[in-house]
Amino acid sequence: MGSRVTIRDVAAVAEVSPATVSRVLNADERVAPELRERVLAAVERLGYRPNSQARSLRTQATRVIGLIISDIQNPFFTSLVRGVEDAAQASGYSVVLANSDEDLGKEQQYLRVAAAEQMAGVILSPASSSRTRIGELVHEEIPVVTIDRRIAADVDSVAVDNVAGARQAVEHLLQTGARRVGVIAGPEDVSTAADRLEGYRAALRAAGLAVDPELIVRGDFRIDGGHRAAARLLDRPDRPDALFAANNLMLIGTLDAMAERGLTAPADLLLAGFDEMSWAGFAPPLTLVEQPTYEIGRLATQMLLRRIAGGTAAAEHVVLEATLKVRASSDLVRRAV
Amino acid sequence: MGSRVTIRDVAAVAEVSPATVSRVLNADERVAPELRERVLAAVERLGYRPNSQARSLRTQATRVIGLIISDIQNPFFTSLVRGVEDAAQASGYSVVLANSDEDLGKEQQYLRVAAAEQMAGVILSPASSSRTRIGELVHEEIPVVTIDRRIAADVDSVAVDNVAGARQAVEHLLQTGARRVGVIAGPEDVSTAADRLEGYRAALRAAGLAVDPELIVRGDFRIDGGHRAAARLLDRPDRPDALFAANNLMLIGTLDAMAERGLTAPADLLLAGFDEMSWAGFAPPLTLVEQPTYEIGRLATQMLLRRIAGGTAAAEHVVLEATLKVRASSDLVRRAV
DNA sequence: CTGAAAGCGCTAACAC
DNA sequence: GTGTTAGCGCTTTCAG
Repeated sequence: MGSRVTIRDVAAVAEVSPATVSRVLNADERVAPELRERVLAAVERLGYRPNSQARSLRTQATRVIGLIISDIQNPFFTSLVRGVEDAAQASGYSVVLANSDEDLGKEQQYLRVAAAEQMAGVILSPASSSRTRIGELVHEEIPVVTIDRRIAADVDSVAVDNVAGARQAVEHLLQTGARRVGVIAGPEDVSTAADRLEGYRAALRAAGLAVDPELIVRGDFRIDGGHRAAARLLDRPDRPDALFAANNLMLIGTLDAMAERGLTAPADLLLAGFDEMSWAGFAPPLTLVEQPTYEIGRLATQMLLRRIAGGTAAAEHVVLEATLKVRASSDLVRRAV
Repeated sequence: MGSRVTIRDVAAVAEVSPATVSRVLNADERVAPELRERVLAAVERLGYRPNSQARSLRTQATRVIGLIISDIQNPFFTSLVRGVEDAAQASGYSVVLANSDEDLGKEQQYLRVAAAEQMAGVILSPASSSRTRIGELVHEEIPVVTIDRRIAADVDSVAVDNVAGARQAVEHLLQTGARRVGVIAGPEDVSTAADRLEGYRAALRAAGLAVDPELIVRGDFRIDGGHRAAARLLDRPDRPDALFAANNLMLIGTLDAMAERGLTAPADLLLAGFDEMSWAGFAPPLTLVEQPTYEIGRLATQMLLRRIAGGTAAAEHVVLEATLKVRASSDLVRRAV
C-alpha cells in the first residue's frame, strides 16, 4: 500500500501530539488557534486523509449508509438516489448502493452485508411487504427506513399516498367517459400494489360502479408482466374502454400490447399510469400519477440520520402527495386540438 | 451498538487462543482438527461475525471493490453490474455501486471516496477519455479496470470492438439500399463515441462513398441529445435514407423525433443502433449491435482481482465481439412479410 | 488547553 | 501446532 500518511506524521510536522490533530479534525473547539493553524497546514502539506477504518474501529460507528433498491433499472429510483446522496453528503455520510432486483435472496444478502459492515443505517425499498427480513439489522441496532413501500416490521417509512393517487387517476378516467376501467395491478405482497389497487376500487365505488374482478389483472411491476396482463385485458370480448397501469414499467408493457393490436390512446381506449416517464419520450404523452422522488430520498435520509443520532421514538410514517398530470393519453379534448 | 461478540469471546468459549480462532477462520491449515471443531462450534453458537473494519485495519486490505458507472439509468449497465457482483462474490469480495451520471465532478468525488475507503480495486466506466483523473487511486496503488470505455492512463480495460460493431451496422444499412446514412454520434471525449464514429466512416469508405460531414451530428448519449441530433438530420431538405444511433438512449430520442414527424422505420428510412433494448418493447423491432454485457462485467472483475492479487504486468486490453442483430427497423424484406 | 496512554478487534511474528 | 505479544490508525479518557 502507498505508504500512507498517518495522524502521527501530521502531528510530527505540526509539532503537536496526535491527540491535538484528532481534535482539530473533529472540530473540537478547545484548541488554541495557533496550533489549529499549524495542524491544518501540515494536513494540507502532507495530503493527509484520515483512515476511515481506524476511525470506525475506534468509535464503533461508520459514516456510511446503505441504500437497497428493488429495481435499479426503474428510472423512478434515479432521482430518489440523488436525493439520498445529497442529504447524506451534507451530513458527511457516504452512500453505498445495491440492487435487489425484486429478489428476496439478493435483498437478504445485502442486508447481511450491511450488518456485517456495521453500516450506520439502511434505506430500503423492500422486495416484499411480508417476507422481507430485517432481523439482522435490528439485532445490530442498525436503523432502517423503508421508502416507496412499507413492511410489516415497525420501522420508519417514506412514501406517497398511493391510495389517493390511484384513486385520482381512475376518477379522472371515469370523468373522461370511461365505463369499464381495467387495472394492471402489482404483485400481491408489495404494499404499493395493494394501495393502488385499493385506490382503484375506491374510485369505482365512489362513482357507484361495481368492481368487476375480471378487470383486475396482476403483473410483476416489470415490462413483461405488464405486457401479459394488458394482453389479457385487451383480448377480452368486452374490451375495457380504459386501462390504469399501477407502475411505469407495466405501462410500457401495456403500450407494447396495445401497439401489437393496433390500438392507440386515447382514440381506442383511455390510458393512465403511475410514476414519471419522461425517459419514454417517443411514447404518446401519458397521463401519470407522479411522485416527488427526490424528496422521498431526501426525507428518508434525514429521518435515518435522526435515528442514527439516537432518536428512539415510535416509528414515523411520512406520507407525501402524488399528483395527477393529465396528458393526451386520457384526454379526448386535448388530443383533438 | 449491539454488544457485538468478538474473537476473544469465541476463543474463551472454545478454550483456545484468539490466534487459533483467527487461523481457523482464515483457512490456515496447521491447526488440529479437534480444536478446529471446537472453534467452529463456538462460532456457530455465538453467531460470531468477524469485524471487517478491524481485519482491514490489520491486514491493510479491504475486500470491497468499487463500481463506478457513468449512467445507472442506462439498462446497458444492469446486466454488467450483475456480472461484476457474481464474479466478486465468488471470490469473497463485495461490491459498492456508484453513479457518476456522466458528471466529471461526481466521478471525481466517488474516486476520492474509493481512495479514502482504501477499496481493494475499482471498476470504472469513465465519464471522459481525456479528463477523468484516477491519480488518487494510482497514488494509493489501488488497481483500476475501465469498462465499456478507455481512458488515456495506462490501465486495464474491457470493452467490445466498437469500430467493428458500428462498421457492421452501417455496412448492413448500405447493403439494404441506403445511400445517405446519417449518424447520431456520441460526445467528443468518450472513446466509444470516437470508435463508433470511426466504424461508420470505415463502412462508407469501404463502400466507396464519401463521408459527408453534414450527416454527422453529435449527441450526448442521452435521450434528449439524441432527439435533438436526429431532428437536425431529419429536417434537412436532403433527408438521410438511413440513421445509425451510436447508443441505445439516443436511439430512443431518434425514435421520438421520427414519431413527431410521422416517420417510421423501415418504410421512411432505415434505422440501426447500438446496445440492447429489449426494455423498449413497444418500439418497432430494432436492428442493433449488441454487447455481451454480463461477460464484460465478469471479465473486468477477474482482471481486477488478478491485479489485486499482485499482478504488475503491463496493462491488458480485452476486446470482446459485438454482434449485429438485424431486425425489422432496417429490413425491408422482413417487414414486408 | 494539551499530551500520554490505553484500546477498538483483528492478524502476524515470534516463541515455546 | 498453539499461545503470547505487538500493533494496524485512530479517538478518548485522564493527568497536568
